[in-house]
Amino acid sequence: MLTLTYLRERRESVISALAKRGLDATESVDRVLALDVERRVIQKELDDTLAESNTLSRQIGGLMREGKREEAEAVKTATSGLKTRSGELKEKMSALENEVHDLLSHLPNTPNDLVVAGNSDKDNELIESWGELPDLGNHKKPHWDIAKEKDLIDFDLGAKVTGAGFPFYKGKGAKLQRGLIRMFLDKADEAGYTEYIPPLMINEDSGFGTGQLPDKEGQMYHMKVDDLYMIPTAEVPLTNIYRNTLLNASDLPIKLCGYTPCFRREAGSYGKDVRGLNRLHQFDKVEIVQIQHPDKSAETLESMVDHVKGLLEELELPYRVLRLCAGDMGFTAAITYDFEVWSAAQEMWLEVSSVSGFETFQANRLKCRFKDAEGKNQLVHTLNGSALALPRIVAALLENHQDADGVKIPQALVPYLGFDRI
RNA sequence: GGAGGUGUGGCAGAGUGGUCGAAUGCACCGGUCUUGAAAACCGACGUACCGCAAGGUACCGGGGGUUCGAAUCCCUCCACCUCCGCCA
Repeated sequence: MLTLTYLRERRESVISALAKRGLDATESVDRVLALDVERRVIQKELDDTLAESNTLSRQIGGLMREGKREEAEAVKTATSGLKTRSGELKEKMSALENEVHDLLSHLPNTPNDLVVAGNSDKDNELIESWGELPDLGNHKKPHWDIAKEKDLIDFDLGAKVTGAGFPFYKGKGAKLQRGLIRMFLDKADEAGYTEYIPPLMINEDSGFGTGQLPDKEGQMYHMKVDDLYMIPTAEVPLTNIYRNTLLNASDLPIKLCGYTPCFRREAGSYGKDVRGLNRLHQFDKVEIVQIQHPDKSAETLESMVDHVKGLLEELELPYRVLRLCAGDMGFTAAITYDFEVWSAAQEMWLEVSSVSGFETFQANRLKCRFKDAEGKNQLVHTLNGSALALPRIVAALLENHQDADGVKIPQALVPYLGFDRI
């Protein structure tokens, strides 16, 4: 959520930054600013009314102590008008505050200066490519065929027990999942991230904190009986650890990681996008999160991007890095680098990681601040990235490393599996 | 799930209707003293909003209520503790 102060001071630049997303925010922004002016007028009046009322109350207290009951009663009657007045003003205040909050919480983050304008993935910038696209010759099976032949993943069984998009992993397929998770966690650990095993359900406040609510309400599974949401990513519980906290500058950076299953309703998806492992309702992911000093957030983003590159290179998967254009970024992001790996049989790029900087957007929702060098409280910057999401990695591993009679496991992964071929 | 209890500033802990945003101790920060440190002493020491400022307002788990006035009384929700029940 953008801060009111920022909006007040930088009206033009907020509007032009949001225009890069293809959003004309002029009306909302001006409405917020107008309501804010109104709010301050009301607040002044309310504060004055309450101040007067407090003064009279103290007088009554004094008179009561001195036993001057009648005088006290007289002052009491004088306060009744103030009371109704402050009641009205309070109501107006909270109505104004609610409307401002509502408008603000529906405005997406302003894109970073590095981010280009654009409406769709066509406008994303290719930043870097790594690895050679494999020539599979006549062994070119899509991963769902390999998974079936080798009995690694059972989609039908998942559909029977739960529904489409909830596969079972079996035998070497299950071991592959476990091995990848361990490898990713070990790498995060080596890079200084503290591992957490977070809750898989979160409450409404947490959903708001990282920006899933109210914007992406329909994307999460909602347990209505207990009013809890299944996490769509470990980002939510991990980042919300620091909701409503005041940190010291020396606490920064805070580096967290965690493996969790992730749950997404993916309403409206269809066709080849959801074939096999391409898009699931439940999938496994290792997430890295950093809470950082604003001055260091750019270099931190770089380091997180480098971390993900390292993982993909160890897995010997050709990838490319895209800097998303403003219109393709998520609601909360100021800047996002997407990683895509080549799926050699499907002959398409699959998104396997998204590394984002949120600047103060989440921090403002979370109320996560730190005491800066001057002792003033300042919002932190939050960043996160997938390192990595499993299903599409598995898809690419199976497809890219296949040969005549199976799949070769990349060297770096062998110690985690105990076998080098599937 | 049932019964009872607790929830105050970074921590500990007073305060049970009226100058209480809140005693006191510890911690932290600044200073005096010291070659340096410790001790001792002095001072500062929550957050948010409004205001150029002086200052004002709100906040004692969250929300609501009673009252001229609430940390203090009432309702409700949440968290934690104890006992009972159930259970991986």
